[in-house]
Amino acid sequence: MNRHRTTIKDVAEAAGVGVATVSRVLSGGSASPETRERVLNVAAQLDYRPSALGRNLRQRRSGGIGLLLPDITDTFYGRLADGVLTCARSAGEPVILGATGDDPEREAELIGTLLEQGVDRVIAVPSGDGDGWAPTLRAGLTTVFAHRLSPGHADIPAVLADDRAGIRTAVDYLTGLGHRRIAYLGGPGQEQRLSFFRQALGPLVDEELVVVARGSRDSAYAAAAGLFQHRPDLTAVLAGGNLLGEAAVLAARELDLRIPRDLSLIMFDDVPWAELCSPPLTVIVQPAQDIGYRAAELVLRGGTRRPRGVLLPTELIVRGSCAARGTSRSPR
Amino acid sequence: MNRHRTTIKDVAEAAGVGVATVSRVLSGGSASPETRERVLNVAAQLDYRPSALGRNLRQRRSGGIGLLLPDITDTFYGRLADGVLTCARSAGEPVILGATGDDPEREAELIGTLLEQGVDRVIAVPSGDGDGWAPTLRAGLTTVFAHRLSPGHADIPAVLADDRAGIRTAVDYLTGLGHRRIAYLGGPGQEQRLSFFRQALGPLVDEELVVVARGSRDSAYAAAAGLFQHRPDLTAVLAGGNLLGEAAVLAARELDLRIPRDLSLIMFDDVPWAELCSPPLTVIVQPAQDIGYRAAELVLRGGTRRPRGVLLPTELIVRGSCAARGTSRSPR
DNA sequence: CCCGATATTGGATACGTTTTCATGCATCTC
DNA sequence: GAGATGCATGAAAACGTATCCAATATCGGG
Repeated sequence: MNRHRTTIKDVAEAAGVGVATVSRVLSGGSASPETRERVLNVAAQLDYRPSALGRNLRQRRSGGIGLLLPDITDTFYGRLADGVLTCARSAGEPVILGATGDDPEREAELIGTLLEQGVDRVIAVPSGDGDGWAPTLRAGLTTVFAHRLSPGHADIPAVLADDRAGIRTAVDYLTGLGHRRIAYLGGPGQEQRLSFFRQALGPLVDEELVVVARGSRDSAYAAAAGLFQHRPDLTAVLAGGNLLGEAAVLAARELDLRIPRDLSLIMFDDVPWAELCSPPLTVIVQPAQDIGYRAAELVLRGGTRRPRGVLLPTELIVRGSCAARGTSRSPR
Repeated sequence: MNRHRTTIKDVAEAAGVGVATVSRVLSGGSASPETRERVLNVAAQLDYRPSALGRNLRQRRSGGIGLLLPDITDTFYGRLADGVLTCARSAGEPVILGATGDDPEREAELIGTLLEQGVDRVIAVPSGDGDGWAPTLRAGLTTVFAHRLSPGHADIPAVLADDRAGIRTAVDYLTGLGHRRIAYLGGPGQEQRLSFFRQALGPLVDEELVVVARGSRDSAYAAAAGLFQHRPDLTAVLAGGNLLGEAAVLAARELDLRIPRDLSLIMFDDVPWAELCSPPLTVIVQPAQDIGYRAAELVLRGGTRRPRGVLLPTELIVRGSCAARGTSRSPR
């Protein structure tokens, strides 16, 4: 028995050529048709697979692309990851996954691991205020942001959903239904969205109705419950993510607020259960999978600095969680 | 400016020692206290990070652990992945993620990529009948199965939820409520569960009420709808996964079957929306995250062949999706 | 005080690949 | 026909690390 992965040297020997020639043939370099065929045959027969280890060391970079997400448990990020995987697979590139928990420190740590591994391409949903990214970029790795962009780094290509339009149509829809006191329930890293919200709401904006939770479910629930208790006069809420939406539904139920009679709800991100909920939730669809796929495309193209980013359309799907305000809220 | 990652050689030079010594110090070998400190200082000052590329090539294996899941979009697998990530992070090991789509061919392809990368440790939810795993194991990589085991490979350690007990309590609960015609709605790779189901049901088993869907949502829905239409006499259904449960709820709603009045439903796997559903779903909890974490532990320990596997407890959470059968089903 | 044992150290090698460079050969140009 | 040009090819040099091995220094016992 042979405890020995077949190497390029074996192939060269068996084919009666030099290793350089084998390497060239296998990576599409120039070679005479006859030698090419011979090498290819021998390689196939020996079931030779070039070792990424050797190649990586030589080129001082491991192939593969790093994927940094706040929370792989969140279906939105799950779908985003799926998009990345799909694209990466078609390029034969492995994907290294890391969960940042929206914590810049953990994010930095993960980036460190990636660099150590020689990964030089990264797709990330940046957490924190983005200070941590400066050294990373200086280290020379191709970065694409997804879903969010980092305040300080407008120069990095980003793939985003058109939140501005999404929020605008959602807010218009709600005001059209007569709502005036509309709350926004946000998560970490949504400064962008907050400003869009304020912008869309115009003079109606009430800063007390804009709350942000940290990443966890508990935090989201606490924020929602606190909001509903503190301001019983609000009539509609826009939840900036499926976790927040979930929390809002839960909190509303707990406080005996009926949706949509007492409270209208629009949630960012269409998830399967939005339809199963009662009432079915009106949502702003974000093309999570596409975001991931496009980001992967961008990061794979890499070299060309051209594409400053991509903006993907959002869509409002009206289901049953919003009602006209005429139906007055039941007194406590 | 210096376009040059600092290498072990730089450190050695700056510390006035040989590279071998630096390597030893950094990997915990023996060295005199004074040199150790000096090297450590210099390394810290130069911000030296050993390149995984060089190390990997030298040891002919890349660190890192491969994670092969059917579908990262499925929250269950999302949570499982989260468990793996948590454990891997504490060990400083990167995780390479691949989505098999429950397709043995894609699975084999992904394994190929992993081998090429020098990955020698893999956690997988095996798809297909497991034939594809024979060559993989011969290639000498440490494998741990999670969530399912592969029919042909009882020798590979596996981390499983105690499906047998879970199904038994669920079935007992349903029969206790008076149900006699109980269906099982399964997904791919659930032969094990099917036999547990038959076993738990005993003489009541009706093969026509046992259907399996492929992995996709559409397939799940089709299977559920087909089952409900074809056998309107069934009174309870056990869904073998949250995707199947979702499909069951959807199909029931579409066919105007009220849960739980017309149809009792128990779903495998507790997901956040189970509580938001109306009625809230009675579920069998599987510790998805733990499964991942334990699997990672096992694969990291690696060498010791000792642990044949782990069986984690399941739990029945009773909510509102099951009713006693006395309430006769409304005539069509 | 000397010898053997032990601890510490650095030089050299190998890991498998890509890429540079020089060589040989054939074809082309004037 | 001689020089120039191009192509296919293989030898060799990296890439950054871990480890083998020999050499040196330190120590204890006799």
